[in-house]
Amino acid sequence: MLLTIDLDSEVPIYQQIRDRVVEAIADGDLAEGSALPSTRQLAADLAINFHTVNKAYDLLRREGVIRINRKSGAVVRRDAGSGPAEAGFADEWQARLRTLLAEATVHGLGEQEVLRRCGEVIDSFGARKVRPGEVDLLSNG
Amino acid sequence: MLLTIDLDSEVPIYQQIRDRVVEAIADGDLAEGSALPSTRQLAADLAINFHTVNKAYDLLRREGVIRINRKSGAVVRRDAGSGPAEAGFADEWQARLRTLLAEATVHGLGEQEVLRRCGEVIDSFGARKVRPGEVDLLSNG
DNA sequence: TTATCTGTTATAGGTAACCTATATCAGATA
DNA sequence: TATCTGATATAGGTTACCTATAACAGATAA
Repeated sequence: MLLTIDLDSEVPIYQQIRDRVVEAIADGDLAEGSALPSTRQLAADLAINFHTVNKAYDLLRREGVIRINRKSGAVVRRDAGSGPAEAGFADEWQARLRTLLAEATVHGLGEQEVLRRCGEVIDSFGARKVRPGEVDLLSNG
Repeated sequence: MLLTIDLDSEVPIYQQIRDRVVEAIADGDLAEGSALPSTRQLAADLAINFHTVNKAYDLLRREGVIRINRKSGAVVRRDAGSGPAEAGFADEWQARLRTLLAEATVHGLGEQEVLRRCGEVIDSFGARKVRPGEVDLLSNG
């Protein structure tokens, strides 16, 4: 399963779903234009209420990551990052980055080590990693 | 004032205090061994309840960032990053980094741009930036 | 000693977040 | 027709978050 959640996590379920979808897009596992499962279907697979999935999808829509139509359902936007609220995104994002990197520094990770891990994560993006025969919950079909 | 919070933010107040303290340590504005304001004092300065500050300090203590004694109050640990829960810190931290960097990628920031901002943030750490005469809420005194 | 500040703990209450449970409606589809 | 879908409404329960008040004990200064 390409999308897993942790019911015991302190992170809200809808936030976990949102994070996994964003990561899947960055990884290339979710191509632009591809459809996400229906809210009821994904809720059934995750054994949660469909309103929780609906909240996650609505968050992704408000962030400009996906489009939601009654016909085609939830679809990854082809021009994600071009929404109206994207103007000041970089600044707000870098503020959160600053907090996260500060945390690593305080916990003893050297600046070089931190930068190395940043590069490692970035390099991991863009490559499709679904093995042949693996069930892909997030793809069409 | 070196520590400001936004009461209208969706980020909990205690989380904002925690974030600002961590950033101040990374910036070098809060040296190891220096004391934080008392919970009641900081609460009064921020015009919030002292229990909220107490929650922020307790979070920093559980994260191994500060020590709290009845005598010296809250003090920045000299060996922050050496706590018992620091073993698996790097992995958990990188997972959060992955989510954050994926978000930037999805919103159109190129991989080079993302890496450049990571370096920019890291380079900003370590330099003391308190101007002469500036009131420093987080220092001794 | 007295007064004050500190950290610590306890209790209580209000608002909001989060998740679930049902139900209904209408458009699309097999 | 039957089914799936997105969208919306209501309701209830649990927990997070913040505030308010009180009390206790250790440390410190007048």
